[in-house]
Amino acid sequence: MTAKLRDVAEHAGVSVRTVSNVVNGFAHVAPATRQRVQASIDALGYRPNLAARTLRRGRTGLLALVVPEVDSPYFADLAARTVRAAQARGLTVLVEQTDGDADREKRLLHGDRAHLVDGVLFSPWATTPADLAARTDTTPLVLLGEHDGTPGVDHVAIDNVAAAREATAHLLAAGRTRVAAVGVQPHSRNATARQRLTGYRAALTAAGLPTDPALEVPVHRLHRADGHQAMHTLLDSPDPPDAVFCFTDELALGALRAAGERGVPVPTALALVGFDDIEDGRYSTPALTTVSPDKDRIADLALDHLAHQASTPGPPRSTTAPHRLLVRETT
Amino acid sequence: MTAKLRDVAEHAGVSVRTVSNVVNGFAHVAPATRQRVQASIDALGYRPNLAARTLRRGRTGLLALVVPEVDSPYFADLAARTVRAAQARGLTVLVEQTDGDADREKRLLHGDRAHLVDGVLFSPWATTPADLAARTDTTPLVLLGEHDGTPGVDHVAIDNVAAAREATAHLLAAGRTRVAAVGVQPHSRNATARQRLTGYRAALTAAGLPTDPALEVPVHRLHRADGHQAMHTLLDSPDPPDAVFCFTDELALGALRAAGERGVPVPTALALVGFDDIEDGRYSTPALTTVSPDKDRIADLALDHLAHQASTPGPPRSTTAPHRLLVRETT
DNA sequence: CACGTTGCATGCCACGTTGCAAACTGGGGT
DNA sequence: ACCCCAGTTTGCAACGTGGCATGCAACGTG
Repeated sequence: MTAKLRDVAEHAGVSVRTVSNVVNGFAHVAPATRQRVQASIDALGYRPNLAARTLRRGRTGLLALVVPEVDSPYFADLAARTVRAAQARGLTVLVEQTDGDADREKRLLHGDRAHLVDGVLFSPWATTPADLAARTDTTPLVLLGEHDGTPGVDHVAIDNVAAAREATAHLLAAGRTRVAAVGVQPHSRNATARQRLTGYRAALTAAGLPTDPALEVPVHRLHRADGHQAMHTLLDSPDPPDAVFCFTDELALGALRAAGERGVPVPTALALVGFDDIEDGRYSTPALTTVSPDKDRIADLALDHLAHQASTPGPPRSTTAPHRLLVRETT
Repeated sequence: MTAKLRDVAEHAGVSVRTVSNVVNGFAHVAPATRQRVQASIDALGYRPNLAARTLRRGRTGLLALVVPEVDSPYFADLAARTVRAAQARGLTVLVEQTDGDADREKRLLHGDRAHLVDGVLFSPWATTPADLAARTDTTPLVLLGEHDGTPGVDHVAIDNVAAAREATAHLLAAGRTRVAAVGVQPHSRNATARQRLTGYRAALTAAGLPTDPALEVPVHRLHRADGHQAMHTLLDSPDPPDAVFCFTDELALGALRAAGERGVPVPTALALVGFDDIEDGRYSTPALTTVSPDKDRIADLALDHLAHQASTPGPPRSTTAPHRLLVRETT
């Protein structure tokens, strides 16, 4: 058993309470006492028992960040930034991975980690507005990423519709006429994909072009392999596109690889835009044009929301983080 | 305040202890009682207070995974696999990020999270054997990745020297004669880089080739930007290499991009081998030849070690996970 | 019918910490 | 000599849970 407050108190010849005061840096402790207690702490290698402290204080200093997958570059990046932002506020982040599993999401949403974390940053994949409405757990919650019809839940996201519209418009402005969209998720509740599709269509419509179902390619997940396969499918079609808007950079990188395999030169014969601004896209050949969400801002805003919920009860708030189009070599 | 055991007990008209028995699935509870209590639990939305439970039980079910950076693809991948492996064992992983900061590593090593986690999986960057020797915290610890001179600490890694030798030998076997190594870390304590350098040199020596300091390129970190810059430096040199062994895939992808910028065809004029087998390398053009460590095995072995430490006291153990060379298009 | 057994339910306590309020100390003013 | 006050230190209680030991009732057995 490791040393506890009482052991330190006995060793230093003071009360338990005084040791606690020293540990917590309270003001009114005589310098001599403080020094003596500190010496005992060091001698015994005392470490506060965080479980006991939490039980007493009612707060843990822990946040959960719930994402579909930690190894997807976008979420890895977001996680890293969130961890850093939280560190700056003296908080620790518990990264939780759902693998897009609806049950696991539901369990986490409904308080599987209740009392273990002070707040939850939730990046939903399969969660529906109904799931959210049915939530009874009182742990502060902030939704990351788009989710339509959010009922009474705090929420931070970029404007996906606008971003997708800009990306598509960028392709159209370069004179492309057959612009495909890769990343449609027909059987998924995922709202992000739906919103990006909306923006894509809006851009086409604004340019006076028809939407063509053959150019809206569904995928299972949003990974490189899916983009790779989707691009091969598109290139196999009788009337292949001259530009592709991919809903994630990973899809785009898979598509880029597929174009290379088929000898289709990018960006001349085929222009490509991704979404997320992951680092791989900066070093691919050619480098990927992409929509860059301000991830630092997203992380920071999300933490703001949590802090605000903890201190000030009030109606749920929604915040939009900025994004911008980074034009690189694929367009 | 959310419901606690006592509230449920009053609601169901039973004792606190009986509710606890129901919550924990104890055997001797009458079906009728169990049902009634369960109904009260649902009605009140009771969630066990994990802090109190931890305090009482002495275990948290949490593990810490300490890595330099979550957003580096290798560590993101490892983290994802570790989280899944832990989930399968009913454990939760707390991902901790040090940014390679020696102080933060030291603090975590010395029990900053004591009592909050049952064990620590530690992937050191700046930690020295002396730091490890000075450790007083008693939380079970497993070192991930190579670390030389580990004194009395459990340890899981691949054979970096052998892997680096194989990678280099592969380049030499293809007839390359000027093989550079990118990823040397002269001012760092990092043991992994050192071991890969050792393997690289061993392969050269075994092939009867001299080691050339001009071909051993130091880098600051192991990212794409570093590999990119290192490759440009190499190509600027009077006698550029015809092959490069990069100590990580990220370095290799940066180098690949640089080669492309300079119009150096890969693999004809320049062969390239990376290390880590991250997903980007499978979809780059050309696809990256790399050393693939068995990350699932690493995660699993590490958890085995922790479980073993918790149950059976004994001398520290070292385990080596397998790796293999994946030959793709850059060689 | 008494007794042991089994199945079920309960009370008490401690896990290690901190909030609260009270208690002590010594120095300076009256 | 007394009191007061600011500066220190302390004891007590409680946070919510689970281990332990035991109470209690009903049942089956000799």
